[in-house]
Parts: sequence; C-alpha cells; structure tokens
Amino acid sequence: MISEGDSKKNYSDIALQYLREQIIDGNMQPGEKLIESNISEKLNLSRGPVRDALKQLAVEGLVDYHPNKGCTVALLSPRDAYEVFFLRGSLEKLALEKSGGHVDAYGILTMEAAMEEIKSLAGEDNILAEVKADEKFHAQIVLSCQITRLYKMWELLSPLNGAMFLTLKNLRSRSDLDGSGMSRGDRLVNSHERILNAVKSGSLEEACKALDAHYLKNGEIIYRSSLKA
Amino acid sequence: MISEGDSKKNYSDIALQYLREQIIDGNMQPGEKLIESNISEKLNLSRGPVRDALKQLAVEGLVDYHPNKGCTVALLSPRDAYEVFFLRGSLEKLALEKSGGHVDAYGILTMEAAMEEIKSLAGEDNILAEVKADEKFHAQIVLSCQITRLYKMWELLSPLNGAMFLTLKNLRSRSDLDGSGMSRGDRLVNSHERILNAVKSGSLEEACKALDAHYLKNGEIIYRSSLKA
DNA sequence: TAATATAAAATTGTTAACAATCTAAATAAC
DNA sequence: GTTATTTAGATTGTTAACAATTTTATATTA
Repeated sequence: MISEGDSKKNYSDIALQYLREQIIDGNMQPGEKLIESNISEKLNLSRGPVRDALKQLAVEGLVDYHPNKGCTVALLSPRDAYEVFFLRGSLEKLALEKSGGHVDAYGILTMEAAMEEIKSLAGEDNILAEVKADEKFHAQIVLSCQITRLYKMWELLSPLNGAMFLTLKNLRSRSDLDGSGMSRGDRLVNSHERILNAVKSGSLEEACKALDAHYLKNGEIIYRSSLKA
Repeated sequence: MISEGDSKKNYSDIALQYLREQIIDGNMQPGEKLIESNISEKLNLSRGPVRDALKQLAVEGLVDYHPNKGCTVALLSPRDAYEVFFLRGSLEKLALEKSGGHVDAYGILTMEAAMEEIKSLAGEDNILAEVKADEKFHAQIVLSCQITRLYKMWELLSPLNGAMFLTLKNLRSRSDLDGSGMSRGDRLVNSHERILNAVKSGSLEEACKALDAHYLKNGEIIYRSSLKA
C-alpha cells in the first residue's frame, strides 16, 4: 500500500503518468518496443525511474515485460477486451451487491458531474478526457461498498480499460455506427445514463443489468469488428 | 504482463521472494521498518533490486510504502483480513459461476494432491508449506473458468492471504481451539474437504456455500480474537 | 525543565558507469 | 545460395557514488 499525502511527484511517477497517457492516448503502437534509454532521454531523467514506471505498467497490463529483452506496448486482443470488461463489470456488480445498490449523495453528485462531462465530450476527440470522466463515474459505484481493497483491485484494471477505449474509438471511426445505429458518443451517453438512473432509483437489479449491458456491448463491438478485420 | 519461460532468476526476484517469505513466515514484525541498505547487505546485492522488490510488495499489500520515508511491514487489521477473505472468496465464486462449477480432471487431481499436503501438514508448524498447499488448492478453482486476468487478480491477493495465515495461526496458538472445538489443522482439513467434495460432485451452489463458509470462518476467527485483545 | 532551533547521521531518490545479455550484421563453412 | 559462426552494436541488469530528504541527537532559549 502506498501512502500519499504530499503529491510532490517523484521522477518515477512522472515517467509512469507520461507513459500511461501516451499508451492510452494511442501515441504508441501496440507491440512497439519501449527502450529505456530513449524514454529517459526524452523525459530528461535517468533510466532508473523509467524502469520503475515500466514495471508498474507491466502490473497494470499496459506493457509486456520480457526479462532481459525489454518492454513492449501490450498487444490487446478481443479476448483481453472481453476479460477486462467482464472483470470490471463483475467488480462493480459485486460492490453494488454489498452496498445493496445504494450510492450515497456525494457519490450520486459525482456521478452526475461525470455524466455531464461525458455528454460534453461526446462530439469531441479527446480520449484521455473521456477515459477520466468514465473512471470518475464508475469509481463511485465501486466506492459505494466501502471495501478499500475492492476499489484498489478495480483501480488496477482502469489503465487497461482506458486502453480499450482507444481500441473502441478506432474501430468506430472506421464504421462510425454500430449495430444499433447509434454513434459512439450517443451510445456512451445512453449507456451511462441508464446506469445512473438505476443507481439513483436504488434498484440493485436494474443497476446490475445496466452494467452488464454496458460492458457486454463494449465487448461485443470489439469482438464483432475483429471478425471483419 | 510478465512473460517468463526461463526462470533463471534475476536479483529483483530473489529479493522479492526472500522478503515475501520472511514476512509471511512471520520473521518480520508488522510495522517494522525495512531499510534498503540492510536488506541489500544481507542478500549481498545492491539497493536497486531491493527497491524493485519493495515496490512490488507494496502492490501486493505486504508492505506499506511511504514516499521519501521508506517501507514498513504492513500492519494488517481485522478489517484487512475481512476484505482479503471476502475478495478472494468472491473471485473464486465468480470463477466457478463462469465455469458452471466444473473443474477439469487435471484440476481435480491437483486439488486432491494439495488436499493430501494440507492433511500431512495439519500437525506440523510450517506456515510457508501450508500457504503453498492452500494456494495450489484454491488456484485450480480460479483457473477453472479460463479467464487469465481473473487468475492474475486472484494471484495478487495471495501474498496477503498468506500473511493472514500467520495471523490466524498466532491467534490459535494462544487459545488452540475456536468456537467449534476443532483444532486449527482439523478445521483447515475439514473446510477444504467440503470444498473439494462439492467441486467433485459438480454442484455449483454447494461449492459456493463451502467457499463462503471457509472464508467467512477465517474472517470471523480474526475478528473475534481482535475483541479479546 | 520543556520546547524549539541547529547540526549530524541515516536513509531514500537519482544518476552514471559497468557487466551481462540479447540482436543483428558480417563472415565463414557447406 | 543457404545455413552456421563469429563479431560488433544495442539494450537490459546491476552496482556504487552522489543528491535530497528525513530522522535523530545535540545545543539553545524561554
């Protein structure tokens, strides 16, 4: 467990955040080699902190670590997408079951704020901001049950989930519409609105269904398009 | 993700395994400061690999990492125990639900072998061996569903679960018996035997109940004894 | 004496150089 | 011409020294 407090960032964290955002934002090709000396040169620091960051990214699954051979940007298969969506959804449902579907007033307010962000980003082309709004939204669901380690576990999946966002977006920009005839932005808004309504009404069952629909749809889109390719 | 293959260990892994086992085996006091230079001197290597190991242990929750101030052996509260047991149990049940309660022949054989180990260790005083047998047993349950990342997630909880083993043992060596009048070893055997039988009979429901009983009992014992202390 | 400020020691964070390993190119053997 | 073998280069793994920070001990002041 890492105790924070003062967020005066050390170099490892700077490298970590930089690399994570670069990967999620799609500025690094899946499979691409991540050479420590290149990165440390780019960020004007030594290899040590960069190595730390790469090891952490390997834990998060954004990077594949091959001992003695270096790191590569993770190649994420449709199967990976399925697993991440399934797990993230399962953890959120588990949290809701524990809390009886009840998210407190602060949580609801935060979710509503995140909802507004998601709406306003629907037309834009800002993956990183989308990912952050999405995380803010779903985090409140997980936090509802007050089980710290469940949240930590869910949090560990977030970077991968973020990377999937990019995959989804790229798939969509080719076809622009999915089976339902909705744009990606619209579906994102719809999907989250259904979850929010369920949580606000306090219906555990409907909330779980909404979460399933949300994550399964994501998985389905990735899977379908993998067939076309 | 870390690709292995050749398990010719590097120094980071040596330090990691050493520290993890020391902590789980109770040779380091909870709260104790872990000073990099001391450890590296002890293991005859430099601070670099030791730092790597400590960072990994922080991810696993066995160590608390205080930036600029160093690491301490994690202080695990009854609440932590509850959360770890709850999560580990939840993930195992999730896996079984996915696999419809079906563990393949190889898995069953492995579980039976682990069961024998657990039995033979019942009288001994070998926490590390107990932990490994327990892990071998439960791992097969998680692996049944073939979701790689679910296993990885569960695996990440294993070191903490191992540490809880020690806590449980220490509590028991004071009172030697729990409410049920069973010795710790006997309960361990009983509890796992019920799980194994359920899995072998293919009954998802009974397997989930057995898992719940197993983990909830662990949590209960830790909680109860925290009241006495 | 107790509380605060200062100085010394210990410890972590970072770097740069060295060692070991892997990769790829050039050479040799068939 | 193709396959091995050797060699040179690139990259990771490890170390030891340095810088920054924190902790402990000492001295100062009220």
